Amino acid sequence: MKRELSEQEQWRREERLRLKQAGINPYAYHWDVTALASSILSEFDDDRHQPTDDGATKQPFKVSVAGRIMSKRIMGKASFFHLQDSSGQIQIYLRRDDLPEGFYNQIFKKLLDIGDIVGIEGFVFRTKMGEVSVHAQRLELLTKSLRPLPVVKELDGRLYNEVTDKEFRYRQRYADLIINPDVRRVFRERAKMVTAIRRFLDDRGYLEVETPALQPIYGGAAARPFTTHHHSLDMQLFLRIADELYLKRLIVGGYDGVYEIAKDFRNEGLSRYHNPEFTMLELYVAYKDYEWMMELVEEMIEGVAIELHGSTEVQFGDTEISFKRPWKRLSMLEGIESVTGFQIEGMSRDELVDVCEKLDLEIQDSMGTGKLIDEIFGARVEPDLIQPTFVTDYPIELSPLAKRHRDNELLVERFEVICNGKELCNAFSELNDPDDQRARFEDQGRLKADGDDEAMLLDEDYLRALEYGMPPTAGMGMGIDRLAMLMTGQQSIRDVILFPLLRPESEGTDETE
RNA sequence: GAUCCCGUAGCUCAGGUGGUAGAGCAUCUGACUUUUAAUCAGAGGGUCCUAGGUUCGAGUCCUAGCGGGGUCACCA
Repeated sequence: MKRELSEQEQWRREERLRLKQAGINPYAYHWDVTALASSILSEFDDDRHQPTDDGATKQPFKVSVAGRIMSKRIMGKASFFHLQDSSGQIQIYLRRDDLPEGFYNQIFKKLLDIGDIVGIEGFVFRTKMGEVSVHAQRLELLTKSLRPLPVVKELDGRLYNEVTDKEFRYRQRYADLIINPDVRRVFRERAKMVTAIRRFLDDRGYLEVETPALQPIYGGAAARPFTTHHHSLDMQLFLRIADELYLKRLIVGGYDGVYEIAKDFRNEGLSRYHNPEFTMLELYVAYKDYEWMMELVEEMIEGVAIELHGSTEVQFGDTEISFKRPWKRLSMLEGIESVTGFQIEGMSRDELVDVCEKLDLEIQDSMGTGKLIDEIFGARVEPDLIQPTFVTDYPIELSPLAKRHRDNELLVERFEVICNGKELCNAFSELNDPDDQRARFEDQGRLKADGDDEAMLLDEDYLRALEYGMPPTAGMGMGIDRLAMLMTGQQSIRDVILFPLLRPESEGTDETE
């Protein structure tokens, strides 16, 4: 089944044929690049490089560049176009008489288009209009583009015919990246951010490890998993929802600090803040507790902000977020009291239900005291926490893997970092008493039996590991995508994931070639 | 899952109360040897998301569906 080609696509195929007939391979093998657009712009020096009227130069600035033709301005026997490479754009100046006989009129003007990838050799100069450009002495087609590229024009920083169709941008990210420099910036910054985090952790001697993504028992978070099947073992497997239980096995094994930056998979709805596969950093450090972990997290994220922005202050939409240490700390119960006025510590379930009703919150019969407290906090307190804030000391029912609070047995030693009203980080002093852990798993089992499909499974092997003895340990998980949103100023998680999940395209459109 | 908005040329979009489609850019032909949203003259290009329905007649109205976006729910 063939898609019908548009007029422009037919033209481009025709041009490709004519190029072949002229002895030009529309898919060349290589090109030696000696300069990037951005380096040419920064290194050009008018005094040394600019030719005088008679063509002489103190020191010719010869370059060989390669990239995509992004515009074309033909003016008779001379032309200008912009070439885009990985670093940006540079203008190319082309004259008929500088090129082999017939090349300019027959090949360049007729058979090359916006979107084609070419190699250019020439010298750098500044035009009358003041733009640093490459005066081409040789031009070679490297790849013919058969599909017309949306043409985005720009004047004084304003974009014209900008492609705003999100569906186009997400489905054809390759085209989005070509035409939208800001998208390229976002993913560069994301990579830089991850590199900075990795270096921070490596410098402290923590070991980067890899743990299974295919797990016979999923664990480490409360979420619905994706299920799959291994044929030769005839075994049901789950895609991991977290790395936690494997990483803590490694602390049992004797490493002092381990971390993993990996994809987790959760079978949940999609939103600006949720993609079914997302990237998580998890870190576990022996002999430490959650207080210590708070300091590490602030230091790490403050460092990332400085590395990316040269400042602890980061603009996000209309608000400025300050990652400057130390961050505000607020216990969950304090937060609820200060916002709602209710002092809920020690309240029975019925009393909490009463509070929820007074606060006009929707609740379900299945919610226990922990869930009710979480509901109040999530609805009334969390959305207003814009600046990064450590929310500490959660109800024990919500945290089956966290250690009981040293001063209050109804709570656990746990914190979340809330920033811009969203969870960014979750951490605790890790529960390492295998009997307590078993009891917590069993509580989860009861929730599961009552229909909570996010309750955790009992993991016997993990309990076996704890029985060997796990040192006191601080653990932390951080959503890399959400941090990337904050650090790059994106309002949707889809704008920091190169290929976000979308429904398949309907039949008959496009990819059925 | 609920609800609202959107889906017209390769791209961005316009098409009051229904009369089988327009602009700019891109494309094609021509002019132009320092232009830059290049300019000038001419030309071609559309299953108006899909399927039904109402109507003499539907891009426009109705129903259902598909896809995208927003909000809510879900999501420790």
